[in-house]
Amino acid sequence: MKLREFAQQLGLSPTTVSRALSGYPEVSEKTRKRVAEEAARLGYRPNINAVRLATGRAGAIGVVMGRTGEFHFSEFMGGLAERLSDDDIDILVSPLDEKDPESEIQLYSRLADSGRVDAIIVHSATPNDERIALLHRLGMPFLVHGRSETDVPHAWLDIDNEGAIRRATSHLLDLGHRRIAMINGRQGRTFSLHRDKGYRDALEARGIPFDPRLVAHGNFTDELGFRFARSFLEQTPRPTAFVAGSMMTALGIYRAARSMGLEIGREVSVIAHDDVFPYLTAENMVPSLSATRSSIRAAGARSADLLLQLLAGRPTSEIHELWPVELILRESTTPPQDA
Amino acid sequence: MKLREFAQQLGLSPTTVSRALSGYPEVSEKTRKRVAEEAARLGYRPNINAVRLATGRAGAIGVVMGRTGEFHFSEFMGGLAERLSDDDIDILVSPLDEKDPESEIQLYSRLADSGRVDAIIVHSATPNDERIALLHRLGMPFLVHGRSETDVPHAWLDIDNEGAIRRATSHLLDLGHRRIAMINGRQGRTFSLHRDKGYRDALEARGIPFDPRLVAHGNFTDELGFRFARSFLEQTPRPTAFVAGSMMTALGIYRAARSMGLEIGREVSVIAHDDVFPYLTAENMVPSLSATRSSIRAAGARSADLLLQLLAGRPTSEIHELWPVELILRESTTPPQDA
DNA sequence: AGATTTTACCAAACCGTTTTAAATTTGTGC
DNA sequence: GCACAAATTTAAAACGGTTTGGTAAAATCT
Repeated sequence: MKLREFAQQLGLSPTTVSRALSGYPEVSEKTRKRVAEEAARLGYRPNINAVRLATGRAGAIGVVMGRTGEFHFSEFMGGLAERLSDDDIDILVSPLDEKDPESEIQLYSRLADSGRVDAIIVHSATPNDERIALLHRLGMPFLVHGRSETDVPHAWLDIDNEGAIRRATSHLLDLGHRRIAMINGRQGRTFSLHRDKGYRDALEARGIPFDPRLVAHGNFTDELGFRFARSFLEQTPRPTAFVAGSMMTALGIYRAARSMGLEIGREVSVIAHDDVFPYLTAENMVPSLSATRSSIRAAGARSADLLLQLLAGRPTSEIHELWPVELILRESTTPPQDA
Repeated sequence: MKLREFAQQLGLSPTTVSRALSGYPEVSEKTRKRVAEEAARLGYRPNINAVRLATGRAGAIGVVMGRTGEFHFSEFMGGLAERLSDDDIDILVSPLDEKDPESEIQLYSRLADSGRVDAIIVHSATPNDERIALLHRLGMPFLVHGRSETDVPHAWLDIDNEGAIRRATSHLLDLGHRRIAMINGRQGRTFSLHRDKGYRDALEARGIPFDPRLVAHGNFTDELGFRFARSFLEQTPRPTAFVAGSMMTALGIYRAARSMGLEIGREVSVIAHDDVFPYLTAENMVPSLSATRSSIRAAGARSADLLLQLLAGRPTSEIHELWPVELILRESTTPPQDA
C-alpha cells in the first residue's frame, strides 16, 4: 500500500500521515494515535527506498571485512547488528581484497561516495591511518574501533590495550618470570603498539631489559602462535612465560609447548587476550587460560550507539571511549619452575 | 552530480545516458563509449537510492545471523561478499534474537516484506522448515544453504554431509574401530540428520549395531565437544574413535582425551568436519586432525552466484547443487590399540 | 524516388516518500 | 463577537533516477 492510498482511507493528506508516523510535533496527539493504529491494522509501511531518496539518508552503516584472522569479526558484527536493528539501520558488509594492498583505501573511498552508507566503521587503525584522513576529507561520518594517533579528529571506541598488557606482564613478573615472550598482533596497528608499550613499561618498571628476540608480530592464527612459540621455546635460555594476543594464538602456544614436552601452567605460563567467544572459552582450556578479557560483542553494540549519536549530531571530539580490561587469573599462570 | 547535469554536459538526454550506462541495446556503440568515458572522467555515478526507487529493486540480499556457535558465519559471509561486490549488491545482516524462539520466523517475515532485500539466504534448514514455507508463500526469492525435505520448492546448495560422514565412519571401521562416538550438530537440522544417516549406514554396512549412547547433538562449541567427549570416554568400554561435527568440537575432544590421560592418535582416534578457516587448521593440530573438508567460503561465493541466477530468472527447480566432500587423513586416525 | 523499416535519440510520466510554504481551523484576550 | 496568534492540516515541489511511448534521421526495400 502506498502512502497516498493509506492517507485517503484515513481521510487525511499524505503530509499529515507522513508526519504523524515520523513523530513530528505539528500533528495533534489524537491524529497521531489514529494514524499509528490504522497503520498497524492495515499494515502500511513506508517504502524504504522512497524514504531513502527523499531524505538522502542511506539507512545503513558500512563495515569492511578483512579476510585473514578475522574470527572475532562476526562477534563484533553481532553486537553491532543487535543494537542497530532496533533503529531500522542496515549493516552493509564490503569484503576487502587482501591480495592487493592498494585496494583498501580505494574500497573505503568507493564505499564513502557510493551513497549506500551514512557512516563507516574503521577497524585495526594505524597510528597515522590513511583511511581516517580519507573519510575525514570526504566528510563521511565514521567511528574507529580502536584508535589512531593522527591529528585528524576521529570518534573512537577502544579498549585499554596498553593497561591490559601492562597488568598481564606485571602479573607474570610478580610471579617471578624474567624471560617473558610476547606474540602480538600485526605490526604497525595502533593496538599492537599499545600492547608493545604496556609490555615494555611493565618490564622497565622492574628494570628488566627489553629483548627484541622475545617479541613477534602477526595475524591472530593458531598457526602463527605455534610457529612463534616454537621458535621462542628453542632459544636458550627459553622464555618461561608468554603474553598472547588472542585465543587462537594461545591455542598455538599450547600446542607448541606440548609438542616440546613442556607443561603449560608448570614449565610455561601463558596469558592471552580474550575477546569472549561463545564457542571457545579461556575457562575451558586445559589448563584453563589466564586472560585479559573484554567482550568484543559489547564493543560492537556500543559502537552502534556511538555511531548513532555521531549521526545525530554529537560532536566527534566528545566521542572517545576507552574501556578498561579485566584480568582473570586461571591455571595457566604460575611461578616459574626454576625461580 | 545529477543525471540531468551530466547529460547536459554531454549534449544528450537523460534517457540516453541512463540507457547507455545500463547497457541497453538502443544506444549506438559510439555514444555508449563516449558516455562511459565521460562518466569515468567526471565521476558521475547514479544515485543508488533513486535507482532503487525507480527500479523497485533493493540491490541487496539478506542474511540472518544467529548468535551461538556461528564461528563459520563470517567465512560464509566472506565468500558471499566477495562475489556480490562485483555486481554492486549489498549484504544486509539481521541479527537473530535467540532468547525468543518465536522471533525467528517473525524476523524472516519482516525482512521479506521490508523491501530492503531482493532475496534471502536461509541457513541450517530443518526437514520441514517454516522459513522456507514462509518465503515461498511471500514470493520472496531465497536460497537455502543446506537443504530441507519439505515439498515446498527451494533452491539449495549443500555439501554431501551424509556421504562425508559415511566415508569418515567407514574409514574408522576399516581401521578396526568398533565403538565409534559421534558428536553431531544441533538436533533437528537437516545436516545433522544427514550426518546421522551417514554414520548409521556405515555401521549397518558392517553389521555393527547402532548404540544411541554414543551419539550426541548440540552447538559447535569446544565446551560441548569437551563435555560430550568426556562423558563418552567415561563409559566402559569406552569408544576408541570420534566423529566430530566441527573444528571446535574437535578441540573439545582433544582436550577431554588429554584431561583423561588418553593420547589422541593412539588411544583415541578423531575425525572431524572442517569448514576450512584461515585461523585454525586441521593440519596444524597436534596430532594433525583427519577431516572431511569443504570450504564454506567457497560455498558462500557459489551461493551468491546461484542467488544471482535465481534473480535473473533461472527456475528454482534447476538450482540444486550438492558438493562432494574431501576426506583427508592425518595423524589423528589410527587403528585401535587393542585391535 | 517513394514507401517502409530500423536505428538513435528524446520528452514526459512515474517510482513513493519528505519537506516547504501556504491555507485552514482552533483557541485566546478583550 | 472580533482581532490575532497558535495549532493543525494541506497542495505542490522536491529527491534523482528509469521506463513508456514517441519522433526524426538513416538504412533498406520496392
